[in-house]
Amino acid sequence: MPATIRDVATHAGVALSTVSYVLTGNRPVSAATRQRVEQSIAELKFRPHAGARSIRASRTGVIGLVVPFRAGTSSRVRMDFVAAVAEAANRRHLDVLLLTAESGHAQIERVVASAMVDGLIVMDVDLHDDRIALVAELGKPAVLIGMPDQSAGLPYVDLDFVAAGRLCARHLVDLGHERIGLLGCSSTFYEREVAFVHRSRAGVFEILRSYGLPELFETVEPVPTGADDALRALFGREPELTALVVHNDMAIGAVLESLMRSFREVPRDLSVVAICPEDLASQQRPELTFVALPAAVLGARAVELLVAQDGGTPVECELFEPALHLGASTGPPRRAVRRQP
Amino acid sequence: MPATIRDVATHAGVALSTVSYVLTGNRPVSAATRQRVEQSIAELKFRPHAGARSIRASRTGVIGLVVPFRAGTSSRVRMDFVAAVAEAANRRHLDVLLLTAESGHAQIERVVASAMVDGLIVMDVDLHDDRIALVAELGKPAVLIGMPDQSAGLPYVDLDFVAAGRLCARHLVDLGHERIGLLGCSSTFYEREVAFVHRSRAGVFEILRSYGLPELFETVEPVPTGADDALRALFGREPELTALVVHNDMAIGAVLESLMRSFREVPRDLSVVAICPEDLASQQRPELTFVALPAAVLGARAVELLVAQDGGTPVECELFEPALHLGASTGPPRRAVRRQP
DNA sequence: CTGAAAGCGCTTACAG
DNA sequence: CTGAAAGCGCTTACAG
Repeated sequence: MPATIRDVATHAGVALSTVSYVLTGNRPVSAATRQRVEQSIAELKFRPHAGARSIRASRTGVIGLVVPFRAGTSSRVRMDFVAAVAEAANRRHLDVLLLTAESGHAQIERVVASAMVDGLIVMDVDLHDDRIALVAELGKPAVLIGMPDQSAGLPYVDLDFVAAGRLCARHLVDLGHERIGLLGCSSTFYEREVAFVHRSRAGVFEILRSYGLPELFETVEPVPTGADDALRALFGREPELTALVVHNDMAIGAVLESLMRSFREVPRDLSVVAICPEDLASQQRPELTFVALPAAVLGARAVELLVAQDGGTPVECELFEPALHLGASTGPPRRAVRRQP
Repeated sequence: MPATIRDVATHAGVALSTVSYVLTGNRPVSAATRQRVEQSIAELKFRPHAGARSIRASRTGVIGLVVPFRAGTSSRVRMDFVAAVAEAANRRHLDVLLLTAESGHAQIERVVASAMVDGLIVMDVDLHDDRIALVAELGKPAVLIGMPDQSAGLPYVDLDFVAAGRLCARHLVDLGHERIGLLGCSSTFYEREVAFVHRSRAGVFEILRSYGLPELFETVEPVPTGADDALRALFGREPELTALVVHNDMAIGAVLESLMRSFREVPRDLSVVAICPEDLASQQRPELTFVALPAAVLGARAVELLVAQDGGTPVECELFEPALHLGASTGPPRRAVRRQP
């Protein structure tokens, strides 16, 4: 049987409440008493019972991380987010409860209603995400990772993916490209209207349209032939393709490999710019020109906003400005023609 | 304010204890009363307070998943394990608390001692893992994913990586290969003596030695040039290399790509067999001959063992027999010579 | 079959 | 500066 606060009180020869005040710091305790109590706590290896504590304190020190593990969705970026949230939470002395149920409504409701968490961080946000209304109704602090169309008053952190898409496309247009293709995530992402894939595509298309260029787009499915199929479809529609925007962290390697197999040299025959984490871009050959997806920063910010909210501070949404990093994968097309908008 | 059990009792016109018995099922309740109570629970949207419940029940319905997120360790396989554990836990109506602190002793101790979890699943087990003694001492049910040298009485589930290594090497020897290289994980894995990398290497070497073949081994570091460097080192030591065992799920793609860049055709110039998840093997070009790493099965089994242990059933360790799946990446060397052991 | 009461391990007014 | 007591939301003997 583990020691209780009563055992500590007896051992230290003080009242039970005094031990509690030493623990919580909610009342000044004389140095001498505090020392005796702390000594007893150490000797008895006492740890306050989290459940008992949570009844009175109405706090658990746990945050819920909602990240549905759908089949075929397990990406590097998602793992980076989870790691970033966990690390930031630990820094704040918070623990993380994983909510991975595929259709998570019941799990979210149960975990919040039974007071298992102090707040929620919701990943994988869709444009029209029905979890948002649910979470907003629960009345607990919550932060979205991903910008929905309607956030129902919940704060979100996200990269400005529309701006990211624009940056990629404009970079290629500025280099003189006139036939630019976009390789996105798998079709299920677009069907589910996952926020970030929609926004990056909107940004790319916006630039292409403004220059009167065709909107060439293909999804890359999570199958062995995904990259091959997507490239074949793209070149089928536009044999003169000279540049590619890739927004699919799981497929970048396969895309470059497929290009190599078809003897298209990057950037001589085809320029490639990606939206992906920095380390992924620098691991490719050639090193990619890319817009950084700062998962670690976003995840950590989400925790900060959640903590601030829990402390009663009103918080604002945060949309991070994307930045383009020049690598060795983009250059002018073979016959560069500078277009005017 | 959320409804409490007292509110439900009043609303249903029964004693507080009756509501509790309806909730727990620990005492028969007449159909009529049960129905009234359930009606009230639904109307008041009552959820039992997890903390309060955990005091008396000495159960939380939460399992701790110990998975340190060390920098540069975020692999596909690890994510598969986490997903498998989470899914199996949800099936059992358990929630998962993520313990990711890099040097996790304090976190593990705190979470168990404060009764936040009913048991632990420990991933990323090293041969000599000092977390094992700690966890064993805590006296809570626990299951290791990974076979240590000494498990201190804790049950583990794991693929038999020694046998996996043997299978890979023997397959290549049987095909007639005499110069077989092993590409492992990053050197930090071997320095930390992570169990699975050590065992697979031991299995490969065992076969090579028994045939009097040289033990050619290189780590693949998680840097852009990792695969190139490792292959260069391997061919530097043995220009006549005709086969490769790869045990590094993050580097497989890069290794194949590097071979392609150096105009070595698989399997004509070089046979490749991998230890990796099935879907990763089938995503490669050519589709790989591989020993399956069944992360989903192992993760789910770990949860089963934990639940059984919690129920008082004594549980055994489970070492899964590996199986070799033939793909298109292995074949005889150009000049096949069948060796006798 | 059900109720009234004790008690789990805490926190926090209420007293002194 | 510290103690004795009430009470948080539950579960489970103890009674009938």
